[in-house]
Amino acid sequence: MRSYDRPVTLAQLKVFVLVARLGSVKATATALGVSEPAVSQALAALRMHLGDPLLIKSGSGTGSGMELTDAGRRVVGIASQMVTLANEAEAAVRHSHGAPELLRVVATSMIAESIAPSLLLAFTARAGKVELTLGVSSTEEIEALLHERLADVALGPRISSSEDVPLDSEALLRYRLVFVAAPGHALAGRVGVAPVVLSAQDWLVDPSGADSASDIGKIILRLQVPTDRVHVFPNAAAAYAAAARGDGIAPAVDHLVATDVDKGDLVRLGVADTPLSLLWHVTSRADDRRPAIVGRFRRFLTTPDAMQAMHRVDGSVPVTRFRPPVHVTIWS
Amino acid sequence: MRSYDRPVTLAQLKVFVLVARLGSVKATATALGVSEPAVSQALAALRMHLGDPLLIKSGSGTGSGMELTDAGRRVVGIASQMVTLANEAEAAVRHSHGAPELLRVVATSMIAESIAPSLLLAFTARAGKVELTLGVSSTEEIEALLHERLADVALGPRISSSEDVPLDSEALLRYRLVFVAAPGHALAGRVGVAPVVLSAQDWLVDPSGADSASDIGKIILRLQVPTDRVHVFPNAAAAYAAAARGDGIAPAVDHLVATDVDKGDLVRLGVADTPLSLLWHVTSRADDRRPAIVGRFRRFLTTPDAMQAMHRVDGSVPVTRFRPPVHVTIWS
DNA sequence: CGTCGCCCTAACCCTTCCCTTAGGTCGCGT
DNA sequence: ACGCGACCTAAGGGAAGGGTTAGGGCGACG
Repeated sequence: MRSYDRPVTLAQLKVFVLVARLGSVKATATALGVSEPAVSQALAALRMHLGDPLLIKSGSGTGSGMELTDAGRRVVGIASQMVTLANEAEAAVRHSHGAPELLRVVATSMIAESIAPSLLLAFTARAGKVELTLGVSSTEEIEALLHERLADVALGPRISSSEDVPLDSEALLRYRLVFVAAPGHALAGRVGVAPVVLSAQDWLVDPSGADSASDIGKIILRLQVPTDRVHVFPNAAAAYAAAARGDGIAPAVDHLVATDVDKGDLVRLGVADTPLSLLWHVTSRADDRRPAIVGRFRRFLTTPDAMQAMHRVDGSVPVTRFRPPVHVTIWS
Repeated sequence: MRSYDRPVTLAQLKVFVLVARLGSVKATATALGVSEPAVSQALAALRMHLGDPLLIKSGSGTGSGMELTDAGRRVVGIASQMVTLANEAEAAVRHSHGAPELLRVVATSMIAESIAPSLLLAFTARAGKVELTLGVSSTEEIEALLHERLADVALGPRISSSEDVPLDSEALLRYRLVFVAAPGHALAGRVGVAPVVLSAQDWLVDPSGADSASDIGKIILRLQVPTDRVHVFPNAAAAYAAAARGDGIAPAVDHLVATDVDKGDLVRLGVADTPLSLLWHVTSRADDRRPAIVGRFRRFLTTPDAMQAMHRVDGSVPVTRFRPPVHVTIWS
């Protein structure tokens, strides 16, 4: 004796999206080549399941149409994505025969912005036909993405192996974390600055500063900086630029700001235990059955080519190869 | 006489994702509380529909498991997103009663990085309980997103009204586009530089430079710069930094690089018709039935508060309000 | 006030999903 | 060689999706 939970159907979502787009049930029916009650019924099923009208008539009468409700506005984007993803899935399978191998890389925002573009570009140049996807995600989610086989390789902090899924985490690059500010900053030139002083400053961070599990996020947390003194920038380069303008202190990867320091736009602060020597790691599942491309990528990371790519400060990519990194959220 | 194309079912995808995650049909069955053939059959249906095994046994026998095929690796991420989106849709509806109003903003990469954060922050501070989403998209896709009611407001270039869906596009901010380079650049100080000279330079652009419909993309196109001389950076700030290092020429928004120019890190180039005076526009559907929040937002844009927010070079937001912008692709 | 356009509901049918139980195949370990 | 674990296949049945035709509000317009 089972309780049947009626699932939302993709056909229903398709209908809903089309009605929202065309603003009319009738137009949707003719567009789909079905009768008009069929569309109406699909809508009714979805409405009942979700418990919201989703679309309501906007002034009945000749020339009237359907208008999204507040809940409908939230759903239509989601539904539209689902419909497209369904098509994508078929296309992915259809084109996977004889297609280049797929390597799904996920990284923290700092890495995705700095070393990942040139690193992945160098790998494609060497490895030949490979399809690469680069995702940006928080540290916590990276672990889950690996566990759930939604990503093949992660670039970021060290990720500990959990009980049932062994992970293979290996040091990738040693970097030095420093605190930088404008030369005219109040703390510039001082040595042995105490944490209590630091916590009273304005902090300029990239998105990983809002990720309490990242290296920078942990430091912000440890210093007990009040949240209203933490300013998040869309990217690390913008945070450094703000620091150069004297807006506050920015935690920075040393070799990425070296030229700015040399030019005198930024100075390193004499905080007690800086520069912190930290490690970026590369992590993947430790299964011996993992795809062959993962092994090739990890071997590539040990080559001089890879080292050179990671130390290039310039993180640019030719326009023909450019694809924007995608923000990945955890898909449960 | 209809041909029944059997659709992929969400239940099937749910099963597939779970099997991929757990690596076992049996474990999935117990996890879902159903019999083990039920899982196997759902898998079989999906396999037949997609024409790929998706998962194959990795060494039959005691303790064996299921392993993703190459096509399966491509599909599992997509399928996982679909399953989660389905849950999200229900949650969205459930929480939409008494929830704050929703305003879906989409912008080009340049705007999303520079003025959008502080602008939207200022709006929330004034408008009270509003839920804001910020998407990044190419110019072409922005138009479609508005037409299809997947976004409420667009910030970017002017978008012309199409035949059946009237759009209301209005000037938002006049800005001056200049070309900048390092002070030591070969073209620095020269006046009236000819286009043919420009096309032989290295160009450092943000993602919108790869969007041939954006202001910057059109310029790159008009100058007929060979593609191997166009270098795309993850964000505009990184492109400016590279220009300051002397790597090439960057098209830039004048008031965003003003401080760098004042400091002498960058110089404006004396190209014939620069500074180009261009406009950013705000666009939304012209329906009088559009959500009330859209009108409120557009009225806000005319206030001094909004003007001030847009001219702040610093594009930071408090950590408590931070949410990363999402890259939006066209959902057909 | 009738008519028209639009959306919804009702009744009915066929197809598909998705569950069950029962039996088959394959490879490993003892 | 046998059992065993794990996956697959076969057959049956209840629930629901998705299609159709027929008919009922409702507001706008002549």
